[in-house]
Amino acid sequence: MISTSDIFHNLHQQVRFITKEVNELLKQYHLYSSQWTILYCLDQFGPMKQTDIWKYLNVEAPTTTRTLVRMEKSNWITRTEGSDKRERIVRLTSEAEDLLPIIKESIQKLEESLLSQLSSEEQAHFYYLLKQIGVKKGERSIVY
Amino acid sequence: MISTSDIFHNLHQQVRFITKEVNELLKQYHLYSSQWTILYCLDQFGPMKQTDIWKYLNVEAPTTTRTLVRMEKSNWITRTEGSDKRERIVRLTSEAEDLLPIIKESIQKLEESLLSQLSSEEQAHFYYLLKQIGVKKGERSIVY
DNA sequence: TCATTTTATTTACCTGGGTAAATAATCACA
DNA sequence: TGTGATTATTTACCCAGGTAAATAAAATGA
Repeated sequence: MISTSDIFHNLHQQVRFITKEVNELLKQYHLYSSQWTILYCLDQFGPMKQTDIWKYLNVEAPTTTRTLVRMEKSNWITRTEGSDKRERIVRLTSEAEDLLPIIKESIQKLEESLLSQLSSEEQAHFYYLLKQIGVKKGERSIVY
Repeated sequence: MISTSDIFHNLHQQVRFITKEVNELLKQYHLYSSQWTILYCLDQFGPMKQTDIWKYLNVEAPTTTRTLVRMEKSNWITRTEGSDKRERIVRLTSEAEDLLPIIKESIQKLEESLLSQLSSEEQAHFYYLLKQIGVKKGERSIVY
């Protein structure tokens, strides 16, 4: 019988461990994990409004502002005014677009190596169980 | 087929969500999640050296120093010099000891509610799969 | 003994999560 | 049209993770 606090403690630990590994890998590109998350997002969806980004990533607006300011300084992205003058539209720089495939591949390899002990079925099951956490009694979470 | 980045993205999200919930609950005690982790630790093991704490929690020493300083200010713990004058021994205050059982119970209830969609077997399996992450090929992780 | 190395803790500074409140632009509608 | 509400972003300030380097005490060993 496993105690609930053991589960949450280990969940926390593993996430810290993973973040550390990702940051270690990204160091050579002078990037950090949450910056990478945003780059990945922009690669997937193309130019986005700041609001689109933080809503998609499920973080707060100020957190995203701060990270984007840093990324603009280090020339990963640009932020231009939208037709609605309140909005900022975020775009990858050409330098970012050039490096993206390389970084994407090395992150992919790292992630695969972190999951190498789990079969596809186990990964799917893990994903399913993970998604159930926080779902209230009576509700149902459907994983697509 | 689930992409590895989906798994890690959701892992990250869930941990943020859980931490937010715990912080929300702890707000009434003017406590924060990682302070609670330390209290829980001291409750389990009794007085500990700072080094024991950060090694057990698997975080860095400066992180622990900072949190302990805050907890000392808010009267959750004391730090006294050990016989080895480099060491600091951390103890719960009597106020902390009084409140601990109450807080422990409400955290326990929160954790159970977060896991309410998972049976004991699923929880155990989740724990097992979680532990496999980061384990290198060829190595083996044994869960006790 | 005393110089060197190791160990425990701290300081300074970085990223990245959060909240509350301030701007600034747009929208809604009387 | 113009006022009030809403929306997008920012600013200021928490907590919590990290690294690098400083300090101070203890351990080691020639």
